[in-house]
Amino acid sequence: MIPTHTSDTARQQAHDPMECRALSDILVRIGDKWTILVVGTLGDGAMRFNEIKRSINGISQRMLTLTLRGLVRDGLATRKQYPTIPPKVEYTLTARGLSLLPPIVALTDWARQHLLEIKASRALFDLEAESNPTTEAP
Amino acid sequence: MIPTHTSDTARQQAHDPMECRALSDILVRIGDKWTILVVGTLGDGAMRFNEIKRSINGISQRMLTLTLRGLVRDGLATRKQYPTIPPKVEYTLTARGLSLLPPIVALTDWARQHLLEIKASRALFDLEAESNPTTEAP
DNA sequence: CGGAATCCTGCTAGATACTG
DNA sequence: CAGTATCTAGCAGGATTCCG
Repeated sequence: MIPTHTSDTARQQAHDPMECRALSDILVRIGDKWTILVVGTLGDGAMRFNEIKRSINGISQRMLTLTLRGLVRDGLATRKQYPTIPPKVEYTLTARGLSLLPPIVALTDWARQHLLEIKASRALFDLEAESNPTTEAP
Repeated sequence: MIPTHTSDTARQQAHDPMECRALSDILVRIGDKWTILVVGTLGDGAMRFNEIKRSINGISQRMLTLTLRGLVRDGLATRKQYPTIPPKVEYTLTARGLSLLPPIVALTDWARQHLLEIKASRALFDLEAESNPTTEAP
């Protein structure tokens, strides 16, 4: 419906209100704090629950459970359960999950490259804001 | 410190605990629901506050204010205020902000390409989960 | 017009404890 | 080991109001 501009250059493509909804829905999940780290970790190959947990450092077991379930739900990872004692569960990225790695790497590379600049900008901004609390000082 | 592995392939690069902190700090901001949309919108050129607000549809004035301030703070956008009546404020992406567009486009392209598959996966997952509420039904 | 300030809410995510 | 369940604090974010 309303096929105004279907695809122009990179600049014009992400503005259709309906599509934006769905897209940001996905992007929110991906951009979430833990998802990126988990996907990056699973990029190394199949891993067990506590293995992932240990290598991420700071993630709670709850958040890891939810993050992994989200990945499985989106078809980005698979969960393989071995009915042994003690139980053993392995998570692996699917092909779709693997296809997500390059964009993620591009983004993290960008972040890495601009890390220092951004830190500096923030420090400067905060400094200036401190001197100007709406033009006044008690 | 601890320069264990500085950079190997794409697979091995995002795991240093210290760096991860800083990186995910940035990624969280970028991955935030509105930031991507605002950056994408500003990619078209300088825009006024309400202009952005109107073109994003669903964003509250508060969230737009905060998002824009975040972008300015990170040096990704500039705020230019014209002391006219009524006031006029224009936001523009900086060079650094522009450099963020390609990775973002890569990610949104990925999201767009896998939108339907993911929706299907979710539907299937939710359906199966509904039939198995911890192996029981009243 | 472009915000800032205030209030109020609901989800998020951490900590803890229990199960198969 | 790999979860689930429960409780709770905190803050994200919407609605509203006022100011320059």
